Amino acid sequence: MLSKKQLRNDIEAVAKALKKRHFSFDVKGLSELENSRKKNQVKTQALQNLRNSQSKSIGKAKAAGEDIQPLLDAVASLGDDLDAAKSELQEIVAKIDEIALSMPNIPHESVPEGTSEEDNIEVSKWGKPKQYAFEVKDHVDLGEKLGLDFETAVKISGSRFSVMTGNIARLHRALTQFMLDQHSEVNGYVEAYVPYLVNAESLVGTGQLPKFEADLFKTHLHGEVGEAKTLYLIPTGEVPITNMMRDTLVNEADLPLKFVAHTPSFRSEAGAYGRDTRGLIRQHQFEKVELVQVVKAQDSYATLETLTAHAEGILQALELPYRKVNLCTGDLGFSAAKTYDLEVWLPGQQTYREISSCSCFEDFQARRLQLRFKNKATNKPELLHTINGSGLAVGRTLVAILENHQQADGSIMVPLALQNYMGGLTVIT
RNA sequence: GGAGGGAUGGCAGAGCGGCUGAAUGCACUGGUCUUGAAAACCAGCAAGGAUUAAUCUCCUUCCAGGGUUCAAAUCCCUGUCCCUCCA
Repeated sequence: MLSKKQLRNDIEAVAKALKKRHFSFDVKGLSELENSRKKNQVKTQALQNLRNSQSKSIGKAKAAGEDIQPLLDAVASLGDDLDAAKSELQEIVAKIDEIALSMPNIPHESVPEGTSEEDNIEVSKWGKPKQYAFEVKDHVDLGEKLGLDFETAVKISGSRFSVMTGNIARLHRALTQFMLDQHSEVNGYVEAYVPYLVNAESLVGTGQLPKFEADLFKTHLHGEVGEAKTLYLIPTGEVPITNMMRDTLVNEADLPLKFVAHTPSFRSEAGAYGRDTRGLIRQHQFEKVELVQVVKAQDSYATLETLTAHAEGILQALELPYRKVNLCTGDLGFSAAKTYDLEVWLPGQQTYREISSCSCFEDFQARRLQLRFKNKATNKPELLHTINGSGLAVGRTLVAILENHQQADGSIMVPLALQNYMGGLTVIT
């Protein structure tokens, strides 16, 4: 959420900045709402002030043993006026909140303008796609003989699910373990285990709600429908990890906070009909190792670079060619101010595909989360900045391993970094 | 399954209709003392919002949502979460 102050004082600038990401809103309507909010708030507060002072004098008169009946008569109608003013104000504020909550973050100045992923800018490239002396297969064909099974998953659940058995399942687990170890032991993140079902407040905190409910799987307990009982499957580990810190005043000495967790992610993929229907690329359920950092405002963009580098480190260790792109304004996620996507080379598709998304949210999430620290210099609480990224999406990493490290006979070379996690196995057949 | 107790500032913990935005302790900040530090002592210290050039002032907030009252941290109802005891 953008700051209300900014919306009040600088609405034209906000409109202009959001136009870059092709988001427009009713500037005039919001200004008018804001004006009536101001008017009503002043009026309501004046009435409250009157009530408070009247009540106090009644208290005093009573204590002094005077007759309070005339005073009571004087305030008789005050209650109704106050209630009316209050409810009118509430209505206006609710409207403003609704608009504010549905406004995306303002893109950072270093974000290129554009309309689609076509306009993303390649920042760097690592590794060279291998030349193969044989016809390469994609991961679905390769996986078929190795234990990657989509048909059984359809029987159990439906499309966009997968079953893995044997060494593929083990490879999948090995990847997760390797990533967790790397980030916790080498990169200094604190490992966390978190819930996979979360309440609506948490999703509002990170920005998935109220706008993107259609992308989520929603559950309710014991057939009871109601706000309190509704839980959502997490669409990314970012949600529970970041919300660990919701409503807290972090000790300045504890900053930066760095967490890594392995979680599944559940996405409805509403609106993705027909896209990536083949294979593991787009699933309703997939595993991810997620990195989250909470830092002071002045550190956030440097942190975005290092966090992205941590994700890149995994790709490099796994010997997977990739490129890093700076997402353009049209491709930027709702809450993000700036995002680097890491795209891994997939020989089966002869293209780079997203495998990690690393974003700086500035104070956009922190404001919704009330995530702050007390600045010793000013002795005032200040919003923190959040940065997160996948390090990496495990299913897609598995795809990349299969396709990049395939051999003529359909077997898969196990990268050195993973061999210990595979019980010394060097080739998967 | 039954019976109770609780949720208050960064933390711990009083308060149980009006003078309480809230005692006290810890933490934190500044100062005195000291070569320096510690200790001791003194002072300051909740958040959000409206208004203002700023100060002042005002409003809201004691788990959440309703209610009673001129007035609610305090009384009543509902919900959530925690704890203790009994089965």
